[in-house]
Amino acid sequence: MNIKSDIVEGVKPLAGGKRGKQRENNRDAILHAATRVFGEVGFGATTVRDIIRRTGLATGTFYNYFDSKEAVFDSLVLQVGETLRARLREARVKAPSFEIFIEQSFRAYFTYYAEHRDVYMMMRANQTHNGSILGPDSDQLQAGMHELRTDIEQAMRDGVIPELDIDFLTAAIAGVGFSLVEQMMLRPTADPEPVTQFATLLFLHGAKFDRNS
Amino acid sequence: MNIKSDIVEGVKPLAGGKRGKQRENNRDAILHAATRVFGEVGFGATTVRDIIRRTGLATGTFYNYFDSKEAVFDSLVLQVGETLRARLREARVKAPSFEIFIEQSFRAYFTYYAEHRDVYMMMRANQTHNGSILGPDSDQLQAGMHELRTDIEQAMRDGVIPELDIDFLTAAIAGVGFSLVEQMMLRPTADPEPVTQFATLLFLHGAKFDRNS
Amino acid sequence: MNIKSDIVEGVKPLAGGKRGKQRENNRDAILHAATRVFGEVGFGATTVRDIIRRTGLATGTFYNYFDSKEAVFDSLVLQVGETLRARLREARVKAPSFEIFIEQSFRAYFTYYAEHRDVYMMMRANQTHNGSILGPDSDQLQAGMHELRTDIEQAMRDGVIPELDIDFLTAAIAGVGFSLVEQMMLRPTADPEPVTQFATLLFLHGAKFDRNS
Amino acid sequence: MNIKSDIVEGVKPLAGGKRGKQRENNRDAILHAATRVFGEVGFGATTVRDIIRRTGLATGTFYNYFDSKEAVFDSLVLQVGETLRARLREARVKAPSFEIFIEQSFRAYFTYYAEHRDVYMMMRANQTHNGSILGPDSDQLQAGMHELRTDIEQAMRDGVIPELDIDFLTAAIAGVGFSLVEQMMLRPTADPEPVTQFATLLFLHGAKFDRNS
DNA sequence: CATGAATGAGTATTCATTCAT
DNA sequence: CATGAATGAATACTCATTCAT
Repeated sequence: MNIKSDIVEGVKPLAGGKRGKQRENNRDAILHAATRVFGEVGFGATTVRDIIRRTGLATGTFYNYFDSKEAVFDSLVLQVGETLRARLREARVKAPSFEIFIEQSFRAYFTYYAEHRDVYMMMRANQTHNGSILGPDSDQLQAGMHELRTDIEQAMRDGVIPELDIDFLTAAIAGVGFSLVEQMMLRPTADPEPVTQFATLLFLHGAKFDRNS
Repeated sequence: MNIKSDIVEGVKPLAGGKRGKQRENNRDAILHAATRVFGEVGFGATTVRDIIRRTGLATGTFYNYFDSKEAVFDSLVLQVGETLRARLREARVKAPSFEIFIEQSFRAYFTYYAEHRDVYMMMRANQTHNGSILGPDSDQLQAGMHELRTDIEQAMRDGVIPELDIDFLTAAIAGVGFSLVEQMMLRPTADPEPVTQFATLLFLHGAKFDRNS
Repeated sequence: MNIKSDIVEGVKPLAGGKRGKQRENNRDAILHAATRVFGEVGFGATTVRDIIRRTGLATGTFYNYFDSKEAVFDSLVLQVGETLRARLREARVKAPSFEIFIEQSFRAYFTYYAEHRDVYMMMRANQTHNGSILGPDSDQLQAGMHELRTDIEQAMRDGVIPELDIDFLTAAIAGVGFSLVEQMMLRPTADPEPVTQFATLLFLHGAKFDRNS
Repeated sequence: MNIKSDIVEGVKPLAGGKRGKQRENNRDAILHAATRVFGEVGFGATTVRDIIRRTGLATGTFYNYFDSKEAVFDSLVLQVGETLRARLREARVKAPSFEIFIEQSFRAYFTYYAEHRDVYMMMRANQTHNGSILGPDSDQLQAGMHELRTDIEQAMRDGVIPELDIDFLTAAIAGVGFSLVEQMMLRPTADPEPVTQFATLLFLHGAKFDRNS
């Protein structure tokens, strides 16, 4: 993977723009470049110079926007985590039945990544880096899992699903979601629908389900 | 996590023992120490000195057994992958039905990790490091997935399960497996049975299954 | 020592005041802030941002008044050196005897620092930084030493003191002066009299002098 | 001052020496080079590369012997401080009178630096760097001053010198010592005797003393 | 084979200074 | 003049790997 030869995305002097606008541009350029570098080589192997090189900015400029390499990463993960969780909350909040609750959740999740392949690549490559949204110990994942769990508990109390082990069920849903995004991404066009349908039917009827049922 | 203060596990001088035996000892000591260090801090953050320090050997000795840090890691992953795949093959080969095939597979998988917590910690901490058995691109995972897939295809051809998307199903099984090991490990004693039952029922009947059915 | 949290001393916008007055204000604010920062952390560890932060001005403004960090330092040292030498000259010029000459010199020196603790702190912390008034190679010190030396030579020619090694005597006077300011500053209130008396008697009679003699 | 073009002093491979011997050589080479670089440009401006370049060793080798730039400096200062204090103690311990006590102290002090010009250069250039033997806050200086002070107190109790301000007297002796080393070093050959005589007479009789008295 | 000192390329971060606004 | 974002050279320190003993 040749990082060095990549095309510059930042805008440097841009003499003529407003100050504030330039600041936004640079910050975004750094975040964007970072997303991609982290996705390509992982947090550990990423150097600040890799990131900044893609923006066309100077080394020092990086530190005008972020305190450290860790800080950009955290910022990225936080943003992704909150966006994704917001989408999931929204998707679930109006679900009239457990079936639809499950379906809407998977759809929101798959759709988000289908729309942000670079973010997915980054998350996938950094599942286990401390703080990653998908790493088992990250705050964002904990929060997302907790929200999911709460909703499932409610469904159990309402009697719409049997009283299963709540931790196992929550974990299984997350596990299936994660493994199916990968499959979705492997296809020529990332279409959320097939995986959404598959995951939903799996959780409702198991692998022995019949498409026509 | 204080790496430095750990107890030495290797056998140092012992000059005078049978050479061949000594070689095995040192090689194993390195592999063992590496498993744990990789599990504690991840491949990227692991230094060769961290590993060798735990063996009581000298730095240079490391390179008498392995070409590089990468090489120990690959060796470890290869060994784990092959062991695990062998167990899975064995578990499945005599399955008389799809139900039992699924159950036996999960049981073998969960049992292996229940017996090798340190290996699991290492795998979990390095899912995405290039070459990891669990990373989506690793040879071992590819091989394991392929074997699973082949068996599922057979089941479909035999009509024991509906004609679902084979890639999706394979991925879902792996995803659930992985997410449930984590749950198993979180419990005071790592018992493969509860998770095996849960996963099996999930794949046979979905989340709406009834324990008594 | 927390530099960052210090109170701002400069006058910032005040746009609309007389320009010339503002210029003076800013320049003085920078000099004042610099004196204190140099005294607290030393020239080497002082950053231009440390200085400017205390003035409430913007980074770039610093360079409207001084060419470099070195330049403020030199400016400060020059100012201190000239003030101090002027005081010393004044003190000596009317000395009717060697006794009084010595006493007046010490008094002027000690009094100056007693009145400008921040300046002393700065000098003390930067004795050896190139250019410091107190560093052995600085122009200001050279000049001060030369003036002292000239007066002592005169005293020798006049026969009021024995023909001692003139360099040694000059150096000794300076050395005692410097080491006694430190003592003066260590006391709760910086009183020039006790050290002046001590230094004077030492040079007139040696350590075996009797206070009542 | 051109640091870069300096002659290499370290011995690199020296294949054929004993291991331990080589270790000593390298450590000493680093200490020696550091003494000189610190003396030439001061601690702050000294870079580890400046030091290591003079030894002919590799960058990393520095860190096999010292933890940091600070550590070499501290090590140097500690060694100088202890050596110097030991010499001073030895010089004083057998002094039969205050006159001889003073004379012996000065002689020991001046002699030490006359014999170690590079050490003096380093001390002089780093008087105020934290930890310096000569910096007012350093442990070594504190210790040296304390020892001197204790002996002077004894002399006062014994009635050999008048009851002067002990802090002032101690400081004055140190100040004269320091300013006279500088004078000694400025002469073509660093001869401890003239300055010793001068300093002794000054403290015994003041500047008005008569050489023949 | 074992040892462990030596190597030196590689990286995050700082900071004096510039310059467009 | 004031502003403060941009610049990029510079530096301490790490660590995988080598190799003389």
